[in-house]
Amino acid sequence: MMVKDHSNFNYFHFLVLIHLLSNGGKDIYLEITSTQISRLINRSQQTASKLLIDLEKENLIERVKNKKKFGMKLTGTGFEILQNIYNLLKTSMEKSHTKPVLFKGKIVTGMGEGAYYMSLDGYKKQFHHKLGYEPFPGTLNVKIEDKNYVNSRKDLINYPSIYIDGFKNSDRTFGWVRCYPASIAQESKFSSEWIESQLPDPSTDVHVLLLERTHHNNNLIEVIGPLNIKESSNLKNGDNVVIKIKESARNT
Amino acid sequence: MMVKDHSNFNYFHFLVLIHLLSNGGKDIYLEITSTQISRLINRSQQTASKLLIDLEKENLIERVKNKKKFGMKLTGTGFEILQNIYNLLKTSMEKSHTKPVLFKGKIVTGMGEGAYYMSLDGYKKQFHHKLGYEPFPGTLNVKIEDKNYVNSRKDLINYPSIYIDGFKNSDRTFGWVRCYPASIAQESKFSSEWIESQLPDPSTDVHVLLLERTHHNNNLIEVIGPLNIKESSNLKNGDNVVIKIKESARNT
DNA sequence: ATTACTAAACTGCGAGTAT
DNA sequence: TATACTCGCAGTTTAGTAA
Repeated sequence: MMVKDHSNFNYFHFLVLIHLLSNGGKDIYLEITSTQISRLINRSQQTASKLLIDLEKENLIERVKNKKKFGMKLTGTGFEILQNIYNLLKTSMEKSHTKPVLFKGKIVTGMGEGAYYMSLDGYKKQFHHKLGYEPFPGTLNVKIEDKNYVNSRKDLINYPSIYIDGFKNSDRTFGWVRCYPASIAQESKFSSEWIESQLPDPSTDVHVLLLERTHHNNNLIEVIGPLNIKESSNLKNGDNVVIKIKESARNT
Repeated sequence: MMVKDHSNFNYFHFLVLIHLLSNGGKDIYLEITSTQISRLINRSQQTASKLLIDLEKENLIERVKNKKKFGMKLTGTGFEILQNIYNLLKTSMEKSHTKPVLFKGKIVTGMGEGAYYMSLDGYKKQFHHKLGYEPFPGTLNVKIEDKNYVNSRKDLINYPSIYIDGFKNSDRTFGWVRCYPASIAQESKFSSEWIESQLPDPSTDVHVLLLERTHHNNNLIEVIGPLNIKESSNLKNGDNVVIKIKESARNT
């Protein structure tokens, strides 16, 4: 974490330093009263005064008494602290965009229902057009046990997806389907740390589906691909697999 | 300031959110224990636990109990808070590079000494070469009263400058001179707010000098230019002027 | 192992006030 | 006007402990 263990550095100190920085206090002495600071941090003048004394003692700001007022600016170390926090946030923000969403689960039987839906023209045409392939008729079902994954699964709806419109035929309506580009591989193929962002070598490109009206709970993930995934990836029922959602879809 | 007045949001909350973000907790549920958090913030497990409860109540993180452990991730608003702080820091950092250093002072007499130094070959050649002009023989002296400016003046040494080497002749040595590109104008020409970063129309490009061995205190600024500044800028003794240091020199 | 309650110890905020 | 001290109280932190 290494932001500095000035262990008495708190949020107010931070706000004051930012305030100085954003008003040019890196280079020039700003005339700021403790009352102004108190309004900034929503505390009393006394507290603000103490804050400034602290910051001065810690050598984060430099103050010069002029008449009764103080002129103040950031010191080098004061600026460095802000820079450290900034860099930390920056890299965290950047990392946060590249971290993949993962699921670990077990392959279970259940091709019946999925195969039926895949075969419907209303879906088949859209899959072909929007995914670039016609899915093998039948979904691979992966059961997830870990509550964290079950929850992540619910959050999928917030991520970019390829949107397949619903439709109706003579006697019923069919809901929309959201497709998430993903890759699937046997769990052992991944290194122990699931934070790992490298793709394991023998992984297969597939799509994870989210259906408007799901019949099962959030503990089941349905996966489609151009081929019979079990065959092409050499997987069988009961195998533990890892599914990694790709950060790439650019629809809805 | 507008970072959010969740008035109970403190530095620890902030650190926890950053920790989550930098470990991918924007998208995935991380298994983090209160003990881990406690080490991160250097407080007890109990405090960390309360912190997490707070964050959950404020809807900044989302937690799912798995067995005894919690999986947790940032909520949308939790992420937004970090983004706001990040943006604030970002713009502050950017602004801090463009805010000019300013001095306000009064023109005083005193061309004698300056004129002598300017006329020395050891300096004259370097000025010509490094500044691109041969200074008018005589410095313009500006007296600064405000302690904040006097202090800023001392800090000039930390800023990039054009460095003029010292030298010695038969009977004495002459110290180095640092030159800071600047512009000077009559004070009234500036708008009342000296934070203003726009150049006033009728300003003159000059250099502010910092001498290794100064005879006067920090309350006097010596200015040189290619022409007689008083004449070319229509200034006279006693006039109040503003000097703005340019962020551009790229020597020492 | 965990999380988190309660109660006691501690820290920090702000009213009053001096300068 | 300023800044900043003291001191009482409220809010935090933590030890002990339960679940």
